[in-house]
Amino acid sequence: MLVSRTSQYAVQALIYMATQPSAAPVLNKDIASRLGVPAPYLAKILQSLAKGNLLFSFRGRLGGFCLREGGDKITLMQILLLTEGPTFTQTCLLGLKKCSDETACPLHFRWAPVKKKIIDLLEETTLEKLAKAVETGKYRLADVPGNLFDEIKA
Amino acid sequence: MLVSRTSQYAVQALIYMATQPSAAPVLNKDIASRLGVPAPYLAKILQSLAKGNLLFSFRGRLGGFCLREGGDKITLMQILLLTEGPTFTQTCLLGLKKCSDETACPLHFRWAPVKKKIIDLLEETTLEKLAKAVETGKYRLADVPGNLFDEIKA
DNA sequence: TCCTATCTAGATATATATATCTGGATATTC
DNA sequence: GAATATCCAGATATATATATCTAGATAGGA
Repeated sequence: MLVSRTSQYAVQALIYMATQPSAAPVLNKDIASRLGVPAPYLAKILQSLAKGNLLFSFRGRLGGFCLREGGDKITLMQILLLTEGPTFTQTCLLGLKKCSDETACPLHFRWAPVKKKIIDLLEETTLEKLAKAVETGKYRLADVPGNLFDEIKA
Repeated sequence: MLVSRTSQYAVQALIYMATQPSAAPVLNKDIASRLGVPAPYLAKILQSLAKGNLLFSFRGRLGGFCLREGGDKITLMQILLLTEGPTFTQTCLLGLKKCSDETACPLHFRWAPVKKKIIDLLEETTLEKLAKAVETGKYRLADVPGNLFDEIKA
C-alpha cells in the first residue's frame, strides 16, 4: 500500500470537485455517491481538508464544499502532506526512525533517486491536470460508475 | 507508508541473516534483539518466509533459520511479494480495483514510469548487495544498535 | 419563527495490522 | 529416556485505520 485509503478518498474527491463548476458548492453526499465511498467517512476527510485550507465549507441550505480560489493548482503533494502527515516523504523504506545521508540504512542511497521521481511527480501533478484528464472521458475516478439512479436523473 | 511494518521487519531480518556465516542457523531471538523488534512477532514473519521458501527452519536444539542455498540472490521484490501479497505491484495509486492501460485512473499513465523505477529497484536489489553494504559498517540495519549486553559479549 | 438541509464535533463501532500468549512438536545432549 | 532449546500453530490481545452514529450549529426559505 503506497498511501492510505483516506488519502485515496481525498484525492478522488478533490479531483471530482475540480471537474465541477466552481460557482456552486458540492455536497458531501454527492461526492460520496459519485465515488462510491462511505459518506460519513468522506465527510471527516473533507472537514480535515477544509481545516488544511484546501477547500472552503459552507453550512446550511445551499451549503457544501468548494475548492479554494486557485484550487486547480493544488498538487498531490499538498494533499498527501495533509492526509499522510508532514513527514511522509521523509520516512525510511526499512522503517528506521533515523535515516539520512549521514546515518543511512543500506537502501537509502539506492532509494533516493526513485524517491525523487515520486516526489517530482507528486509536486508537478495538479488537480487541474487530473480534472482535465477525467473530463476527456478516457479516465475513471471510481470503480463503480455512480449509481444508476444518479445516471438516470442526469 | 510505502510498505507494512511486517515487510520492513522481513527485509531487515533477511539482510541480517545474509551478513551471518551461512553454516550455523540464526535464532529468532537473536535476530529480534539485534534489530530491536518484538521476537514473537518476528517469529511469525520468519515462519511465513520459510513457508514461502526464502529460508529454511530447523527445530530443536541447534535449530534456527538459514537462508536457502543461493539466498544471497533473493531480491526485495521476492520478499515483498510474500509479505505484501502477490498483487502489490499492481495496485492503483487512487485505489481503483480495476486500473489498467485500458481502463485507467487519471494518474495511471503518469504513475507508470515511476512505478517502473520502483519495480526495477526492487528486482535488482539483492540481499547480497544489501548485506555487503551493511558489512562496510557505513549503514545501519536498525535504530537501536543492538543492546549493550550483546555488544559487550561480542 | 419554524422547518429543512447542510456541515461540525465528539463518541462509538468495526476491520485490519501489529503484537503476545500458550501448548505442542521436534531435535540435541546427556 | 529425561531435560532442554528451539521452531510451530492457533488463540488471544492491543493499536491503528476505517467507518458509523448522534447531537448540535448554521444558514436559507416558507
